[in-house]
Formats: sequence, structure tokens, C-alpha cells
Amino acid sequence: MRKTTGKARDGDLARDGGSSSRIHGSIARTLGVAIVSGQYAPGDILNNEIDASEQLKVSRSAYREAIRILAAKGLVESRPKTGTRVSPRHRWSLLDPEVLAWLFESEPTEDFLKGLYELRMIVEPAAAALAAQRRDDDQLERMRKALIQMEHETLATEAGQAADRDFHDAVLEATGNAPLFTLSSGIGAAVRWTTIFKQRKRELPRDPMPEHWKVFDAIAAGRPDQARLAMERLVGLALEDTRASLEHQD
Amino acid sequence: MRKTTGKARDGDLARDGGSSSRIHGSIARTLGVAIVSGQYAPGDILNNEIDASEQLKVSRSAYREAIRILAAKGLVESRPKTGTRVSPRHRWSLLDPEVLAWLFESEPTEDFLKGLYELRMIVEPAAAALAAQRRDDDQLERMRKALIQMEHETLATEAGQAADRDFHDAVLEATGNAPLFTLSSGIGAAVRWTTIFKQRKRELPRDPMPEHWKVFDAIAAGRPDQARLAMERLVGLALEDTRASLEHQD
DNA sequence: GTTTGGTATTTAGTCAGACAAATAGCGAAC
DNA sequence: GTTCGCTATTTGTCTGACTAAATACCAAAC
Repeated sequence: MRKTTGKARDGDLARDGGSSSRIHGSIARTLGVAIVSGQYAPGDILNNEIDASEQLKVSRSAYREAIRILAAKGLVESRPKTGTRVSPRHRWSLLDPEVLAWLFESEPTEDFLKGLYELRMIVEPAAAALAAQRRDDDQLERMRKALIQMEHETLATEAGQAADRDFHDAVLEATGNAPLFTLSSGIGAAVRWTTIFKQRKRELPRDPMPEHWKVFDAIAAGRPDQARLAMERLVGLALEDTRASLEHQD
Repeated sequence: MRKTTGKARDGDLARDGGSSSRIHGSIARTLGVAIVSGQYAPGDILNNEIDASEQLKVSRSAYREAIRILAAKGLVESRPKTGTRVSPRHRWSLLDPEVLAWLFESEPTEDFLKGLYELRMIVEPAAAALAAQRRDDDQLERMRKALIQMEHETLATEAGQAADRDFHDAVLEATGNAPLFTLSSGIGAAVRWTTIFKQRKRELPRDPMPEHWKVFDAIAAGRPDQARLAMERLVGLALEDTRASLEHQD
């Protein structure tokens, strides 16, 4: 049954896999953005496949594949005769990377951002504690490299921001807990937005490195409680930055 | 643009929406189960669309829609010339309800179950604390009803188990945190498996109601710390039950 | 021998049009 | 008023052809 070759070429960060360069992907993105931005409300019914695909100037099959994508992420549900309707919000896979990207395409609501930070505040300190107990040397090395690059590039560069995300990713991975690790896209999104808001204020931002190194040191030393506390402080400071920016904006 | 009617008919638990009764859904399920169960390994390449759809005796378009579903959940990635290959595990949406269902179709690994409980142990106590601060009366009432039904039906019945899940769901919902709430399918899966393992032991299981009521009382009284502790105890006991069952099995 | 560049081939992607199946809603019969 | 069955509408499925992207291969140049 198996055919090839598990070349294990991983590690590349190929953002998208190019799936959104195909028609079905870009239609899914268009509709997905329209849904999460509230342009369609839960309960609304989309135009039937024939009309909708004509309006979008694509074939019905491409349109249908787009709908399958949205349905797989819980955004819509389709049935014969009734049509395709937008699902209630609680069905949406809000932590799916693509859904998150669609959400962030227009500015997310303050509520949602707050929720994301709250999630970080719950998950990341616990993850840091677990990582302190379980990390292996490779994972530790990955964290160190990420922080060094973050230090070099600063958060003003895309590479520096990627390094920041990579650090948090490495911590999550070092928990050895697969379900926990799948939250990294959500956490990464929150991390990214901290930075965006910091940048927006145009003030020379606080140096984020000290908290980061403290988390690293605690994980390196294998001290769970210390790692938890350090991560709590790190996320708390990020939250403060974001909150300050949001208030500043009004 | 909007067409109908948001009748807000919600609350129904329509398990699946029937999507798996369609061909594309059942093919997705078949392939999804094969992938998460390790029958295909990450990096493996699936047969090309023509051959695969012929073997499965379905049209190429139905097969393609199935693949779109799997791709949307991060299980596979397809590109021209290369074909469709199974994605590395860290891309899988392990907390997606359908993926979870596919995982539990064959018995999940002990590692994965442990991870799920660890996630519960991190998320649920924090959620209980937030719920104690934020729950409104309706949500509290939903929790009470769930526990009463759970008490009546016991965990031996499907209805009683559903009530258990509904309680944990209500707590998560009462946090008012949408991203957090999306974890309910994962938590629900862990809850379900506690019960399954308890049942398997055939011993008359410990009465789970006291811990549940303590969580409820703390949330009703608006005491976050007490709610956190009570939930920690509840999840801890569930974890013990499951662990005991797993050891018992060897 | 090594590199470079173009081309052939394989694969997913897209399209068009027909027919099947499900079902919500309506109207007739009771 | 209630039930039953029909019908119109919508998604679901199928077929087969064509398009476009990505790789592998081979030949030419160095």
C-alpha cells in the first residue's frame, strides 16, 4: 500500500504549501474571510452552487472544493435542498492556522485578541514547566538558536519575529505533548500580534530579551516552577504591551 | 448579499450534519483513519487521483473533495507532479472533532491519551476559575441541568455520558473565551474515554458526582480559586481512573 | 566530468454538462 | 386540523476532456 520514501524533508517553513494559489484555495479564502469578518452571519445561506460559481467566474467543481474546505473547518454546512449555510460560531475551528489567518486579514476584535492572550496565559506557563522537565538537547539548542537570532535581528525584522515564534514553538514542542503542540498556530498568531501592536505605537519598544532568556535558563536548568513563573512574566508583559497599544489607539 | 433568516435554531447536537453519509465524507473518513492509524506514514505518497478513485470505485471529483477535506485538516498536502503526500504529524489538526473521531476509531496510543489528559489538566482548572468569575445565570442553569441528568442517568447510559460532556462544555463556554471554547471537542473526547475505560474495568465505578458538584458550587458561588482546585481534583481523579485501567490492561 | 538549460512527462487542477438523490414545502385527501 | 404523497430545488455524483505546474531527464556547452 505504501509507496515512497519518507524523505523526512521537514523543517522548511513553507508557509502555505501554495494551496491558496489554486483556485479552490483562493475561493475558500475569499469566502472564509467574508464569513469570519461577519459579512455573512451564522445561519445565512450562501447562493446556490450554480449561481455562486457563475458570479465568481469559476467552475462548479472548483467552487464545491472550496466549500468542502470551509466545511472541514466548521465554517459552513451544506445539505441538499436547504443549501449551504454558515455554521454557528461555536463550530468554527478558531485555532486552525488558515482560519486564524482569515481572521487576521481584517483586524480582529478586541475580544478575540483578549481571548487569545488568555489562552496563552493558561497554556504557555504550563508548557514551559513541562518543557523544563522533558526537553532534550536538540530542542534546547533550537530554543537557544532562536533567541540568538531574535537578539541579532530584533523584532523590527521579519526574521526576528519568526525567531520569536520559533522559540515559543520549540517550547511547546519540548513538552512532548502532541495535542498541546497543535495550539502553536494560535499561540504564534498571538505572538505575531503583540509585535504588530508594539510596532504600531512607534515608540522604541521595550527590550523583550531578558524575559525570554529567563525562560530559557529555567528550561535549560530543568526547573519547572521557575520556568512557569518566567513564562508567566513574559506573557504578562506582552499582554500589557498589547493592552496599552489598544487603549492608546482609541 | 445576505439571504436568510438566522433562525438561531441551535442547541441540537446533530452529531455530524450527515456529511459522512455522503461519498466524499466517507472517503475522507476512510483515508483519514488510515492516515492517523499509521497505515500511511508521513511522507508517503497516495496513489494518483485516477488510480485511487478507480480502486475506491468513486468518481475522481468525489475523491478530490475527500482530499480537500483531509488537506484542510492538515493531514495531506498535494501538488502537481509530486502527488498527494501525507503531512508531518505536527501539521495535523489533532483537536479537530473529526480527526479526533478518526483517531479514536482504532484505539488511541497511550501517549496520545496522556497528552489529552495533560491538556485537560492545564485548561479545565483555569477555565473553571474564569467561569466562576464570568458565568451568567443561563450558563449556570445549563451546568445544573447537566449534572442533574448525569446523576439520574449515571454514566452507564449514553444520555448520562452526554450530560457529563455537556457540563464540561458549559464550563468552557462560560469563560466567554471563544478560542478557549474551541478546545471543547478535545476535552470532550478525553471525557468520553475516561468513561469508556471505567466501563471496561467492569468494576462498579466510583461515584463521580461529588467532585462535579463541588466544581459547580464553586462556580455558582463565584469563587475562582475554589473552582480551580475543585476542577483540578475532578480531572485528577479521572486521570487516575484512566491510568489504573491502562495498567490493569497489560 | 560538470554544469546548464530546455523539453518531455507526469500529476494535480480546472472546466463543462448531464444525471441522481435527498428533502423542504406544499397541496390534496381524509 | 392532520396526514400523506408529490414536486421543485438544491446539493451530490459521474464522465471525459483539457490546462497548467513541477519534476526529471537529456543534450549541449564548458
